[in-house]
Amino acid sequence: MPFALTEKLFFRLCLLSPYSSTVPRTWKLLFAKSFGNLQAKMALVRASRYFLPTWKEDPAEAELPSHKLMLRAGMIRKLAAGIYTYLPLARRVLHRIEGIIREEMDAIGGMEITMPMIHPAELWAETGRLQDFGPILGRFRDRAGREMVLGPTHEEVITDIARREIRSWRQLPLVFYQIQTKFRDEPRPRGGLIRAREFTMKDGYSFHESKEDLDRFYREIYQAYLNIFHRCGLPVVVVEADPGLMGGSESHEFMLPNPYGEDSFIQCENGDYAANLEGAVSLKDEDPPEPLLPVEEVATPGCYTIEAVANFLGVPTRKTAKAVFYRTPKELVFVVIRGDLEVNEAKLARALGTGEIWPATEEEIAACGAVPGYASPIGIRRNGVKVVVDDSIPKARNLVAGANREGFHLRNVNFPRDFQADIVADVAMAREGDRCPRCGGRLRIQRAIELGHIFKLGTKYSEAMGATFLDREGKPRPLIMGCYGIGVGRLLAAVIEAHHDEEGIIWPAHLAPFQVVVSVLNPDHDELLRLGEDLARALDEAGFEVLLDDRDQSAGEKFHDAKLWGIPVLLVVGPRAAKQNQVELERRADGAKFAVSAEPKAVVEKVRELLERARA
RNA sequence: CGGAGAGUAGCGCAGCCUGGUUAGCGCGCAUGGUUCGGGACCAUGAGGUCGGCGGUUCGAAUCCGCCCUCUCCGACCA
Repeated sequence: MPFALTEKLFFRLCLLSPYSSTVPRTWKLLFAKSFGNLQAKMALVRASRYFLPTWKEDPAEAELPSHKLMLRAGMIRKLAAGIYTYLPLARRVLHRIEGIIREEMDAIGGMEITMPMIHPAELWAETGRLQDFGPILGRFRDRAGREMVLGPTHEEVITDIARREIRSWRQLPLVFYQIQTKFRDEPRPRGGLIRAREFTMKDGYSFHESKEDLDRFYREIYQAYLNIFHRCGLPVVVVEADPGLMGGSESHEFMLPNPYGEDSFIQCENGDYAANLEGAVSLKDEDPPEPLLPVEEVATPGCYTIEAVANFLGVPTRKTAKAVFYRTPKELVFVVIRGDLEVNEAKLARALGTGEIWPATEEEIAACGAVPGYASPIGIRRNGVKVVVDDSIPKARNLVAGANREGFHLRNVNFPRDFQADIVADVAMAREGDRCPRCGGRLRIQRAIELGHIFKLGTKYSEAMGATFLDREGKPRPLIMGCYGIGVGRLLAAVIEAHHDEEGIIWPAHLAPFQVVVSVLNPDHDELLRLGEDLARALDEAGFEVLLDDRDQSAGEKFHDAKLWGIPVLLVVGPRAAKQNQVELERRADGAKFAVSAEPKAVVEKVRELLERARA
């Protein structure tokens, strides 16, 4: 579409986003000329003078296709684990991706800003996240000894701006975003740009006077995110997510299904439910009715696991009740769950209303009077121990549970006849093959790359940091916030994951670092080189970004590099076709070849046609 | 943090088990020449603290110990 814009529209586009990389350069020049300022030179990009360090072989350190290809194509280089340099080819694509993000963010009223990368630690202490983030936070002291952190995200910083500057409901809503480098000292970086420690992120923050206005904007940004990923050629799945450390109520993740993904989500075969595994819900069957039998103690020597007990007594694991102990900052938690299910710690933490939980130690378990391996919900000493019963338990009958005595279990335990709970909640991990809570369809677990995440934060940060405004009644109220992230480097890698073959990358035309590579097979033949330069210049003037491959290398190497780089159209200027006053065009996506007259007009025409079809 | 694997020239690897001249191979790189349409060929050449430190030994890339780094699986992950 940019190639078909009218000039008037273009000027508006330029004013809106002067750095947009999707605007053809010729029009930028026109724009510049009409204001009588800079005369940008249109120097051809010559491969012989450009930095394109390609590798013939797969690097040993990479596993994922995108990681291998980015290293081989000379896009990135590693400095340390999870820390990369973006070389020119990668930078060019990033400009385009960032351009798309800026257009979509600007279109919903976003204002681009840049916040500091270095934050005083005390700012993070205000919200408690200095603690919560723990070792993931990069920290150092400045020369005065003040504790500083490397920003892993920017809720605190933007909320600090908000509390200083936002006074009245009349100023709202406000939407800010930035595209910036973040640092998170992840315990395990992996997959190149898929999970890096230093990475580029688009993070956005919105401020609202009401929950309703946040809801309204949330729908807008949700759509903007879909636009961004669709324009990048990525079929994302939107997934209900757990807000986790960020806090807040509603949250969605934008996932690209991929076998190498760093994340997983669960999806109904009928497409009406998709959720991150952390928060996924599935149906739990009710046991067929059977009379409740009296509790009876049975000897189960050496049966410390559910499997052992079930085997020993000859019952299925789903006829047992499993005891699992956790510790929170406040208390010990005793979870009772059906024996065939696992506890989902994220769901448990939410049910408890606490940020952090971790498995209890044997000592802690023993301290409350429970016998590890034989712990029982019956007769557990209740002081200081919170009993959480998974909602699978009330639906089950006559379960086998621990007897709280070494070597013994109880048969026919029933809730609530035999024991009570402080909380009954769904704290079970959803499993592959479980049934969908919406339609009863089968659930499948899929690996995926998390590309974006949006949150309704509510007032978590504004309350903690005292960011208030005066509402329509003149009363001070905490700002209602949302935050919205996209992993830009990860997005770049994801595009390659979704668009490549054995020979290299296959960029969607509007993301490609160059749309055309003009390969002069014998650059030392003056005539051929001149023809290549003329055609490259003509393409450049027509608004395409052109790489002139004038390197003195064998034709085979140049063809292979062109495929590796994934440039959508290859224009071959060689002696064979030149004899008939022709050149050859080859489309990267399917290898289709076309002979064209070596006239600039004809070449530009054909290239334009090929690119139109190559759009994602 | 738990488990597994790896570190030898820019890249990919052999050598190590069974210690012994000057540490190899392929690719790449430099120079000269021949080539020139799907990763050419010939000749010459540069390039190595064998991850680091310590130990054993007459002698260590090779055996032992400690440490560092990287990769994969898991835990973790706005």
